[in-house]
Amino acid sequence: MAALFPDTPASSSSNCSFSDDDSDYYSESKPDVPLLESKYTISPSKKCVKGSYSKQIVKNPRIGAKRPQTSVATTNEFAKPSSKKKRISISGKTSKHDDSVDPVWKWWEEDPLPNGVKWKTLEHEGPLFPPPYEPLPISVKFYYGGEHIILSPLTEEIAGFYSRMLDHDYTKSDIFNKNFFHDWRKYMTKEESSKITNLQDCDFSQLCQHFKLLSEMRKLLSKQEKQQMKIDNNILEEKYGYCVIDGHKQKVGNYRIEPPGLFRGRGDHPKQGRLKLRIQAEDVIINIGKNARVPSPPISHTWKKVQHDAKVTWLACWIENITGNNKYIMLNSTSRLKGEKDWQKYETARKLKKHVSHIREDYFDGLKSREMFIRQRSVALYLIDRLALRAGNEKDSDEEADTVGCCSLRVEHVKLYDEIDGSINVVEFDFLGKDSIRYKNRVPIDKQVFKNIRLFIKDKEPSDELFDRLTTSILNKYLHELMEGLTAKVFRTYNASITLQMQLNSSKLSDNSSIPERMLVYNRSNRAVALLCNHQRAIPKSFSKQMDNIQKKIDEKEVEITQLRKEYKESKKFLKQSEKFCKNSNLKKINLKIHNLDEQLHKLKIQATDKEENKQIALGTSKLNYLDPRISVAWCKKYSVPIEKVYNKTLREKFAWAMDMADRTFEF
DNA sequence: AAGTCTACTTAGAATCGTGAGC
DNA sequence: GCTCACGATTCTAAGTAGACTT
Repeated sequence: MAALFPDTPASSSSNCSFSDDDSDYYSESKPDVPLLESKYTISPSKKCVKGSYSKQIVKNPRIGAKRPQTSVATTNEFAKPSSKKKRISISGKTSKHDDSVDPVWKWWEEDPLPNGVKWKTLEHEGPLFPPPYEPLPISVKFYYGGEHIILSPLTEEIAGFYSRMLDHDYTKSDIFNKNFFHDWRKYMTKEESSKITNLQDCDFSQLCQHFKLLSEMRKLLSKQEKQQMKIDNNILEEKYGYCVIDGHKQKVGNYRIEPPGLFRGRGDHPKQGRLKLRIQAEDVIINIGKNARVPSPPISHTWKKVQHDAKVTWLACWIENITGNNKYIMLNSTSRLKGEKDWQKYETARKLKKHVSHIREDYFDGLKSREMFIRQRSVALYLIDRLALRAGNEKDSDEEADTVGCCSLRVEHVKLYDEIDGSINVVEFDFLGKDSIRYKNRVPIDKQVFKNIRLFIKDKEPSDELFDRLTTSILNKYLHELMEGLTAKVFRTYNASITLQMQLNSSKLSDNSSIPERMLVYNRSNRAVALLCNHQRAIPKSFSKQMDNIQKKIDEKEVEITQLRKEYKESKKFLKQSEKFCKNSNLKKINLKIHNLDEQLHKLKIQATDKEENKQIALGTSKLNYLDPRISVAWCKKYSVPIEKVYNKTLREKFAWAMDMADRTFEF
């Protein structure tokens, strides 16, 4: 794991849970409409209480960055409606194949949005609901204890969710199976539930086979049929995939309501396998402009509510029954609303660059404070700054997977070594972070930080909190005092971007270096950031097979080369005797062949190394969320690398603002 | 000050589409 | 033409952060 600078402290908050008893959701009435209707009740959740904190409120000198200080700005007028564009109605005009919606609108040249208000006018078509359940053909049979049972539509639908996952590791998990079976039984008819009492005795194999067949058949559709599907899909996208916001037609992100299914929590999630209910219009709140036409809900349904709140960016929202979280339909990242926020995020991170040295001084001072909570705050901030740890809000241990961030670290997650591997004051972290991704890192730290951690650990149980006086909220309040707009997560953005910038700056590229060589430099820099942020992925399923394939190719080439060398030697020997030293085209040919093969071999070896190094690292996340795109754009311009090499179409659209405004001299 | 709720960003996995290599 | 690996895209879970409520 990479490390940056030395220094930091923090802690947590969060929760929200659901009552277990949601058994009466489904109205038995309509067997032909097997919809899973959602209702929910929220039960009080448990939170732990942390140490208090003293000072409040922060005055901060504003640093005037160029434009995107929107959230802090207090004086902005509302953006003028773009004069260049006439208003577009949602129903039409820009064809979807247009590629770019509203292609000429450079929103970044307009005045920023005023504080708090997100739009003036908003028109949209609401969300797209998943299609209703289609019962299985009668030939597809479910067996219980060897006996064929005809399931009611709802029971069958839920059985289908499970059947589809039969090949997945989830169905090997006891918790998953227990949750699934419990929820499934709740929706069975009385008859069914009295019969089906044991998951082990259920035979879903025909259902599983059926779904596999369906997906095979989908692949085998004729070109024409596929074309037709595409057209149908485009029609839906044209209708639901766009909205008109302040007179500009913009893409909606996720315009589909999430279909029902089994909850796939990550890691050891206590709710994995539970049934995520079908969402109806009655569950959905529509947020839309006052004067806009309200989209009609599906026939014989009504919206839960229609509101006109211009202080939020979402178009529709509903509550998901498993976690109780709100789910939102929002704009695509190409939109002004998202883009401006993103730009602002990077500006805040750049501002931190200017403040970071005095912030570091401040928390270094705090390491020796007489107040324990200040020491904890300082150590936590040191870790956040140096190791790019996440803030670590509190979580509800009964309702969520047990993962931690900085402020929620427990004693059991750290190990101290006075000396190890030739380094002193080493701390070893081993914990599950966001998405239950393991963070394992052994790193030498500042002596005073080391001493403090030892102090925090003293007389505590492994399951006790390392920073018992600290929460993320306390930490962020402190950070606000140091710099306006500063929160714990800004450090991750800042450190990721500055790492990329420094890596790129320090890699010398000669004028005659090739594009692949330049890209290697870029990708390596990207990898350094991914490593810093611990962005991991599961090793691809066919990884070892693919590696074997490459190795096989390498072996083959090597054999071939050896043979050719031999051949060359022999030919040469022979020629020496017979024709003296005269040139021979055959020799030349062999030589050339060897040379080519050598090159191919070299390429293959690089490919193998690259693949190996990348097998567990996800590069995309940092590119998408942490690296100021202007760094990459400037680098591409400076080294004449086509931007397409660095950003795919989606990224180019998302970062249009950066591509437009950054020249080759841009520095983060 | 704790607890709750809301809104939004960040994240890896799953799925889709395509083009290189046979 | 066919396969399969890979990148792109979609999906939705899991974070952060701050406002609101008690």
